Amino acid sequence: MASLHAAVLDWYAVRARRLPWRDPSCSPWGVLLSEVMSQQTPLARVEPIWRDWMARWPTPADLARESPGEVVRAWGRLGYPRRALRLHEAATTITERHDGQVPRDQTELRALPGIGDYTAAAVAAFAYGDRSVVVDTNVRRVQARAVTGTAQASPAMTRAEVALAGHLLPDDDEAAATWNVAVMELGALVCTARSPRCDVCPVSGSCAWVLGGRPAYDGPPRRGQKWHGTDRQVRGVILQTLRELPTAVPRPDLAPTHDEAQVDRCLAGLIEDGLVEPVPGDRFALPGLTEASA
DNA sequence: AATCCGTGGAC
DNA sequence: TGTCCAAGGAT
Repeated sequence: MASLHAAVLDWYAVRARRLPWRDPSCSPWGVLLSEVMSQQTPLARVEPIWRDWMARWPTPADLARESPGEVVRAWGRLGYPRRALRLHEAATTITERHDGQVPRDQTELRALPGIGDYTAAAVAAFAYGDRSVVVDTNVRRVQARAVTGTAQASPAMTRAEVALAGHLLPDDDEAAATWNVAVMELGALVCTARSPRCDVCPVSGSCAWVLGGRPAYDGPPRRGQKWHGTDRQVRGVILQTLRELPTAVPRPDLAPTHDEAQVDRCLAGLIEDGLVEPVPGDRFALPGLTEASA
């Protein structure tokens, strides 16, 4: 096992991407932002938005002072815009209940909106250098191949995967934090889902999946996500319209090419979520933008 | 436990 | 061209 760790850590020392939130001078707030933005989102798309946000709202208190509508607008097309709302709520909680400091304790992090097991562990590790069990899709895939010998991880995360990650984690705090990010990076750059680059993989010599002849995945299939014609698509269209226009928008202009009943349903959902606000005159706007309601 | 929630690049 | 899937979370 020692050779596995050395191989991954040596590879990471040479091949790690330079990402702004990996800079030692990056604040815990910057790390938290990067982790939430990165949920289900490729890092290449996150980086420019992250830079915008850090320049505009360098502390939780700065974001907490902003209107939710401006935050949703600044989220742009990162996807899953409820994350922007939750980040705004989290910033408020941090400002009011944590003296403006991002919590270090994983239980306290986990209590913040939009922060689950993964993100709490990641912030503890990457912002504070603590030993925490970080299990994301990359870690799950690398473990499935290198240790378990299967082509993919199962659709849902299992206790066994978390236990294995905990077993592989170095005892030392700093070594554990580096190990976590190194395995994630290996999964992102080499041990990829589609076309793993085993020819350049530092672990291929001891990889259970490679040694087993790279057998095909035979577990339960993942549920394919529909897109065309779904509420998710229409919600996206409505929100894109509201992001682009400076003033409140009449209902018929929100998503003109889509079914009215579906638009109404999606609009109700967006209002329920707090992503859209009705304003007088049967118009709609991003929330809290008083100039848009005038 | 299963489903919902955006977006866009790679193949 | 359509399918896959990316540093997940909430219900």
